[in-house]
Amino acid sequence: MAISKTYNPKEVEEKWYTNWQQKGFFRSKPNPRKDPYTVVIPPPNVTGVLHMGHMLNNTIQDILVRRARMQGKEACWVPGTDHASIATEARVVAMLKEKGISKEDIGREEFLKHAWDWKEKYGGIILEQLKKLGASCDWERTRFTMEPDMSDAVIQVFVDLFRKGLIYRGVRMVNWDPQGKTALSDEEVIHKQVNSKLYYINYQIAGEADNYLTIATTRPETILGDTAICINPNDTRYQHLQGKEALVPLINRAIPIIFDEYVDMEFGTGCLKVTPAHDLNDYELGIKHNLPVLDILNDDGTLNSKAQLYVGEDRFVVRKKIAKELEANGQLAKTEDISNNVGYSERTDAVIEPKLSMQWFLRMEELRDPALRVVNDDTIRLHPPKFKNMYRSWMENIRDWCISRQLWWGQRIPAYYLPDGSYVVALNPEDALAQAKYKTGNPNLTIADLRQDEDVLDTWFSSWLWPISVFDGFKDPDNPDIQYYYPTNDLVTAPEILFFWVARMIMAGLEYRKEVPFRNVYLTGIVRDKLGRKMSKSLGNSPDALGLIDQYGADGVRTGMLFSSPAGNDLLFDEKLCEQGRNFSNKIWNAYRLIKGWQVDENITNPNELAINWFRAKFNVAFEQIEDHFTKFRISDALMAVYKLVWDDFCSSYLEMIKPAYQNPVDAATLDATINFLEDLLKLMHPFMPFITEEIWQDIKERSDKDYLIVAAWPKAGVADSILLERMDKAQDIIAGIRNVRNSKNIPQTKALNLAIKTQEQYILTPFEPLIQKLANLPDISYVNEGPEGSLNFVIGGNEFFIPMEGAVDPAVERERLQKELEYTKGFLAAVDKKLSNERFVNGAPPVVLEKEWQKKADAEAKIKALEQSLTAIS
RNA sequence: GGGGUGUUAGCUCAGCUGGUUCAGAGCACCUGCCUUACAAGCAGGGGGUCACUGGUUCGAAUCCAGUACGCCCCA
Repeated sequence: MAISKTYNPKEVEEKWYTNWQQKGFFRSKPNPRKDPYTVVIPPPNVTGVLHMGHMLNNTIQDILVRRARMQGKEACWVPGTDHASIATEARVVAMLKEKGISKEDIGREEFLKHAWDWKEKYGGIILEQLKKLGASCDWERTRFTMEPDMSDAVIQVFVDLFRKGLIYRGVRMVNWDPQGKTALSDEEVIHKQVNSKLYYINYQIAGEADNYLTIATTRPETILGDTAICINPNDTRYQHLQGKEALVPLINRAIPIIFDEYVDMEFGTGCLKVTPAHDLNDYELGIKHNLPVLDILNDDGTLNSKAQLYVGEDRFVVRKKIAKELEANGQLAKTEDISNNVGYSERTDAVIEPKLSMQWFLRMEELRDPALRVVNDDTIRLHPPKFKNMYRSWMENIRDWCISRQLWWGQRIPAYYLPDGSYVVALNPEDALAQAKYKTGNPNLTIADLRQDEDVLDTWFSSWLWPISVFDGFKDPDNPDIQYYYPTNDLVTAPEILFFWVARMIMAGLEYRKEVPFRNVYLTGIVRDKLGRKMSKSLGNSPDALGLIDQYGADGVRTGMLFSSPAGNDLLFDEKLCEQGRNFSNKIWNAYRLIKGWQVDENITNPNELAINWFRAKFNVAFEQIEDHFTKFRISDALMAVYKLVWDDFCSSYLEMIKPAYQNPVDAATLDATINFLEDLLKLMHPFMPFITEEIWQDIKERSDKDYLIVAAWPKAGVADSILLERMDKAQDIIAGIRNVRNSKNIPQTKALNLAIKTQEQYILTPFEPLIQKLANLPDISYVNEGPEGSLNFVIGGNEFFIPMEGAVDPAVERERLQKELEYTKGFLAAVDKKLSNERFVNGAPPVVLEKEWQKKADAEAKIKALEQSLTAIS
């Protein structure tokens, strides 16, 4: 039967994925006879489409889950998405805008209907894409952070934390996104270094027409909100301004000149304009000096009436206009180009406006302490461990979490305002009413008298509950699922969200389950292009994920992503890596074709015992390494070990050793052993390359209904015959030596050669003769005491190898080569001798090291002797 | 500015508690091969003062200090 010469992923991927699903292999139920192995997916945005980061992240999760499943654990990978309040809302607003509808026109209820429609239509795309990658999630457990049960959990937690006194409402400086018209958490602000202008502006001193001071600012439009000028009291230049006032240019409003050491004398002119409403530091300074707060901006970034000028115009338009007007007035001293840090909204890319507003906050200190402890004491391990420091420093400097967002898409804050302006916090309007009646003593209040807070909660306020809420641990804290699956085992995510997701999950887990949510956190790197640039839509340097799968096969892409992906290091992605992955698939496929094509002859006795024993030993050694890599979360190294075992040891060495001559049959024992090896290799490869391995597994022999590779038992460790491994290394060196001679003299492999060996260890080499003869094409091997005349030779260890070759040897060249090698070896020996004659070394070094040095010496001496004899023979 | 972290072959990276797994892997490169599993392949090969400077030690890529450069986080 003919099998295609190249592996064709398209034909098999869909088939096996459907098959696995139908057989229920991805499903998980609590099973007391098995250990659970649980992973919760970092829920991708409901607005997202599969990108390289997802592919890397989910491939790693799938590898861990598939391996655990094969190890006989009850593997459960819970998928889902989060509602991404700001991103989704922006998406829906834009969609409505195209239809000429504004969100304010249709109101909250109607808007949310549109949002849900949008979610139903597009929200599942990314999960479908994960299936193409081979992700073995338990899809029946798919959750969404805004589905009713998950939302109930969020509200329940909010109310609980409020009652514990950890949630409060207050006016604070927040990061305001004037485009999304919402507050953002610090983590949602991206700071970029940009080129700006520093404007030097003159403020007249009140009552002194000829005197003025000069301030420097990057934001001239905010001068309209100034409420003071501040100077360092140590600044000798400005002592004469004590107790005076300055006039804000253009509007001539008088503001005090104050003194505070906060001001950096070196920056600008040493005079700082203070605008408490529009700068965090100024705000704090304002509190200290009791300054009024003058907020001159509307929520959309335009100026309001308090600014007096340019009312209704955008802040950036005003910046240009005011600079011009100041210049015309002679109050713009100069401008300078500078580079400074500006915050941008992660979602809308609008420049963030520090803005004072009434928000809800979660107090962090009490929650922080235990969450810091469990990472410090390694109850939770971060991989790689370098992130422990980062985690610690962030946690130690944590600030209260602004959890309210001025949006509609999300869980609405369960605070209800009473007619008198006070509020109650409750699970539902009925509870709120009861509380309100009690609080006011007014039994006539109705629900209509209560007004629920307009804002929703930060999306992370849902996601931090994820490992608990996906198992309904809030709704039903003792249910069998949460009891069995929680704490989960491993979490795979990006370092970027170590703080605002991972850390908070730890806090929530400890607060609500009294147990950590996971044991290991594996932090992947960022996928960059091969120039090291972060992949982004605007750069257009992100390859189409599904296109890659289409081109190289899911297995090829999975391995491609991992080939160069050490834990926690960024991955410089190059499509060539996927090509390498595809080539590997093809290599496996062809090894299978070879084996599949063999006919068995029951009458032949097994000539390959040595090769079979050798590969078994090789497999056992590699298996141990691979397991070690896995326990250290070195997934990329584990893959590389599998790759080399399959390609180098199995294909290039073992199969070549046992391969019968063309169209000759193979003996039953060899075939049997080889198929067993192949099956074990398929098992090791399966987590990385699920599709091709299942295809071969199913094709290689008849399988029963339940006999799938995806649930086959993971190999077990076995002992490795180290003596055999060592001797085979020697044999392989000899083969390589002969091939090297062939290459350098241009002798094709098809031309048979003879080999004469001068050795003290014939007994070791004899068993390997058939292998060496086969692989190096040597009809005859003989043992000699003297090298034959006119032969090419090489030395391995203390053994000399001669290939008789009339006329092929140029004695002069040969002599030079031998002489060179002799000199090198003598130098080497000298170094060893020097070490051994050093008394302090002999006394100080451990016996094992000494032993090795003596061995080195012996080997070198033997080699020198052999080389010298060869030289004499030549001349 | 504060903290973290790194610098090993052309590229991406291993290299644990100092000592033949100490200078390695994969890719790339060079040479020769369409040898009946695979040219998406086979065989062979050449590449590195382990950033720099000192120190500790019998012995340093490995430990310590400083310098240079890079990245990350925070301000």
